[in-house]
Amino acid sequence: MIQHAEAVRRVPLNRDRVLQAAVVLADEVGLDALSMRRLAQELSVVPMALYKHVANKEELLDGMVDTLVGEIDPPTPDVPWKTAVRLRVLSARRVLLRHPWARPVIETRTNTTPAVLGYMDTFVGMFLAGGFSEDLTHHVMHAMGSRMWGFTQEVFDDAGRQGGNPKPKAAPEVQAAMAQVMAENYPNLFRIAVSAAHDDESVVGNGCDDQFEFEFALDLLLDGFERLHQRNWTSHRSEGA
Amino acid sequence: MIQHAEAVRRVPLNRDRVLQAAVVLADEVGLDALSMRRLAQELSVVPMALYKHVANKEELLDGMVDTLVGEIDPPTPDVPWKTAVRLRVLSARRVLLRHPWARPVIETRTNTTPAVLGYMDTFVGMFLAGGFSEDLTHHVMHAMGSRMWGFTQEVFDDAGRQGGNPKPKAAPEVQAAMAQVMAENYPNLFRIAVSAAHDDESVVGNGCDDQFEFEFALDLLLDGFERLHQRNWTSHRSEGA
DNA sequence: ACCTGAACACCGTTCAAGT
DNA sequence: ACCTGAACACCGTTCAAGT
Repeated sequence: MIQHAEAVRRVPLNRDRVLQAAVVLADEVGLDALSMRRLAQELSVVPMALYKHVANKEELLDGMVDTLVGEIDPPTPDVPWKTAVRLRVLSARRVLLRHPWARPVIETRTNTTPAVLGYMDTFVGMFLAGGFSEDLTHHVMHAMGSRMWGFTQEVFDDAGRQGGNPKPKAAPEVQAAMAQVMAENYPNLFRIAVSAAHDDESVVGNGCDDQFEFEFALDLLLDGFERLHQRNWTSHRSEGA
Repeated sequence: MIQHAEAVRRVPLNRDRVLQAAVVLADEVGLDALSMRRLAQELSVVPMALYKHVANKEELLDGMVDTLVGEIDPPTPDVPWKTAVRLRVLSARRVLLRHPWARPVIETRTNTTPAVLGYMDTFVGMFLAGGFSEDLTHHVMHAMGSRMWGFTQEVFDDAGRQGGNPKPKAAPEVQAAMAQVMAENYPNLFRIAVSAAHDDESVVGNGCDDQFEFEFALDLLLDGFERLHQRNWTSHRSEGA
């Protein structure tokens, strides 16, 4: 009897099962609640058992990012570089929006795994295939930054929040008071808030369309890259200083 | 005697002293080592004493960011918007480079303090003073993102590392082996690495000039903003969808 | 080979008590 | 009013032991 029960639950807990469980758990309970202890519990195992498959928590997080990379579409063949880059970035973005824990985890990675290097490599490949010089491609990749992953460090929005609780909206009279305070103390912010909200409900809450803003900046950069490419831009690192 | 000794050490520990000490401690020992307990110890006080001046650790971090904001230069008067924005961003960047803990802390802030709102407000003001529409200014601020703070989420570099340990560079034969592996597995990354390193020592280590890359992307965006402004660009939020 | 138990050295924070 | 002591409910990780 005991033998049988053990056989049932002892699906032998390989690295993949650990990573898979970690992703599911993080999706469900959020990053803060993802501890080695809690993950072990979810797998009906003592915390220490995890350390046979993952060196430490950092490596667990590295592995979780690797599974994300696998969800991003490969480059679309036979389209211009700009389309290819755009499609791939937006694919990455969809993946990221499905896994809210991913942004902070990617931001804090300090090791670059082979899977991540592979992703970067195909990303670089899209520019090179489009005829970009190595030099321009290099700087372009830097300018892409985390946009390569489908996100940017947003300064206004609350997308970074933990639990998915949307902004609790205040009572109308409180909103009016807030608008008053804002107009007095932050006149410039007030101007753009009013302007942005003119077909929106609330003046003070952020009625921003994150997807629009993301694509706005992305396209601004892509257009800039295109212009530099057409001009055969080069950094002058080998000349001056 | 006891009375006197108490009087000496009991500089009464107000909010400012707590924040100041926190900044100094974070500068010295890094963000990970900044705990409420350690901070209390530094102030010769029991951990709980801090909670009379700061609601919790989040509020401590908020306060630390506020002190940073105070170190950023105000907008330079009587210069074109582009110059003003550029100078201010680079001032913010210098502040950030002095306080390596600031980037991750800013990234995780979820409350916007009055000091931060004030900073944003004067930032917005530079565009409005330059004749930008509220609409364009709004999207431009989003596109700036964390560049407003003088940083971007860098994907290549190791600036995000904790203690300031610079990359340990490998022995020449190891480097050669790494280059071999890289050329085989990541041919595109290899191409730009070789290109970037042609007057640099190492092919595999990143010989990237962070400041150059930061300004490259910043200027690309500023040029893009300028072009949109000259064209009287508008988002078409009120028309279509 | 793979998993476990007990322990170590930490966290942030609460609560009731001291002066 | 301001600070303290002791405790609670957690962490990640090590080490020696079990099967």
